[in-house]
Amino acid sequence: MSKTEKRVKTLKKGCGRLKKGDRRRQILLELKLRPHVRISELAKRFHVSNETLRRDFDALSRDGLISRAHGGASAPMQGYYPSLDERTNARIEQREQIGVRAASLVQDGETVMIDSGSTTIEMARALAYQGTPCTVITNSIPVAMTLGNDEVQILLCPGEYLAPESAAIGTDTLEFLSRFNVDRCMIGSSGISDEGPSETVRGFAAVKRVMLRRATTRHLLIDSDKFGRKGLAHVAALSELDTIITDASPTGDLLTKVKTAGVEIDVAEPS
Amino acid sequence: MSKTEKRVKTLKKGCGRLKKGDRRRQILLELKLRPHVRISELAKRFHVSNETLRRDFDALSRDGLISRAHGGASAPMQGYYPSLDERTNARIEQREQIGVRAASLVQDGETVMIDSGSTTIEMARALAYQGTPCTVITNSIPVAMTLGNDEVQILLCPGEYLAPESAAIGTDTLEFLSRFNVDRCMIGSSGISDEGPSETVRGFAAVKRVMLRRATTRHLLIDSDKFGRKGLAHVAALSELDTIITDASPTGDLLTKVKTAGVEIDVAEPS
DNA sequence: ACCAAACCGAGGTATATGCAACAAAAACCG
DNA sequence: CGGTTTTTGTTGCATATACCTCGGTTTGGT
Repeated sequence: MSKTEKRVKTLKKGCGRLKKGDRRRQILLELKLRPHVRISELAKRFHVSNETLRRDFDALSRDGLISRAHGGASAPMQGYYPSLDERTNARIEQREQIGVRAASLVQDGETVMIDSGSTTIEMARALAYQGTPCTVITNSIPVAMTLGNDEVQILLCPGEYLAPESAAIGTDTLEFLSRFNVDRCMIGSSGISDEGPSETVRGFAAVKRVMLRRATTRHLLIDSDKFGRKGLAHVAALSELDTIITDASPTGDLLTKVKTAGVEIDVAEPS
Repeated sequence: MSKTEKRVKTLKKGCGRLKKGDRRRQILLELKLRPHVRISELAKRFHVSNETLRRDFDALSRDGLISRAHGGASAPMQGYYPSLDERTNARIEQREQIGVRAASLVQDGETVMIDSGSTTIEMARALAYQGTPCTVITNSIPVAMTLGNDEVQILLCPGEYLAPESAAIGTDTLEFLSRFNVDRCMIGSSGISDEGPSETVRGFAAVKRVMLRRATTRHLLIDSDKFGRKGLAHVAALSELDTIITDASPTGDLLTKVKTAGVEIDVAEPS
């Protein structure tokens, strides 16, 4: 009888029955109101079985329109790096240590440039947790969002928005950064060799270079996995760095080259 | 024995373990980046048991700082939401209609400035769904993230990052916008009266003004609830608009003033 | 009227989560 | 130093959800 009821209702409502696409639209609508909806809740509301809702959630999840969770779904984490997620899972602890160590270097009232990247996001998180009042200039959206609403004033860089990395790059970014002089800069890179840090994306290398040029003290945040790796684009020479903040000291040739260049190695302890 | 094992393990890496208050802050920070976090996920990350995380979630939930869900928690929802409230649903639908209508005006290859605000975010969603190849200049982070990853090239404005609105404002923003000439601009506002649109935040009014100045065709996206309202800061005169995209035509004095100013009224119909 | 495809619902089983009580460790304090 | 409080980990059980398969129903086309 509930079937007949439903049928009558949907017929009354208009163009045909309550189809999959119709429910899907309702689900998305609901997610705009609330960050999270539960399967059983919507099932009761639409008068369909939980299984049906589950299928809808799966379909929407495949299309990337929602983000599934146990018991329901939430709005897609907007702009959150899909490629970056895998990397994030790998070396969380090292990154966190590096981030905490780097954030502890920032003094009250300083101005800091922060690069984009997963390690610098960790650093931003640690800085927000510290609550150090300071000014941050960044081209990374996640960094800005993490530090926002706190005692930190944030200057966002202009530029062409690169969705996979959630950051702005391009000549506008470079020109904007060039207008400032800051106390510190915190950059990451996808590799470091005896020639210095390097990046896989050319646009990012230019941003990092400008940040290094405008900062009094220059820190490189990099985990020990990346020692010896060479990316496509050269960022800077070792001598253009002041400190390398990492989770384990390099060895062999890289170590001697770093020392020769007069770069301090700051090993973040699990403390 | 598993106890002893675990104890040894946590002691070993152990001094880095977070205390209750620290974990809570980390949870809130994480929720700034993602709309939903899972208990098991954070438990692994913090190296604590699921029960501990559950207690933290309960505590934060009691304080109203987060919203609990089965298996996790999400950011606190703004205002309470009777899920079956038809008025709320209707308003959301109106916004979506306005967004779809506005997005349909964008032609292939055009350059568009998009303001910050909930209605313009809806418009960005519709534009992303359409897949119209174009260039977008915006100071709104959600707009940039929504349109990213598609055929749309996005230029992000610089400026001081305003966390509550997730947008950039300030003189840097204005100066950047002034350097461009675009085909269209899409702005929202918190009210419109016979004197024109107005905003509650002064910084935003300036941004909207510059966008209007740099665009050939100027659209105002506003839902009919806001007719007659006056915000703190005046944005522009009615005559500086070309089209008002809304869900219902204004009436009475406002209607005559709008018509006198030569502004077209575009009523978005429910598709 | 028939068939094919898609959609939906029901059942069973495995897994994940929630909850409450207890035990252990750590922190706190005099 | 010892006792007390707080925090955390573990256990067992109830519940909720996920996943799979099957069969029925509707839809759409010929």
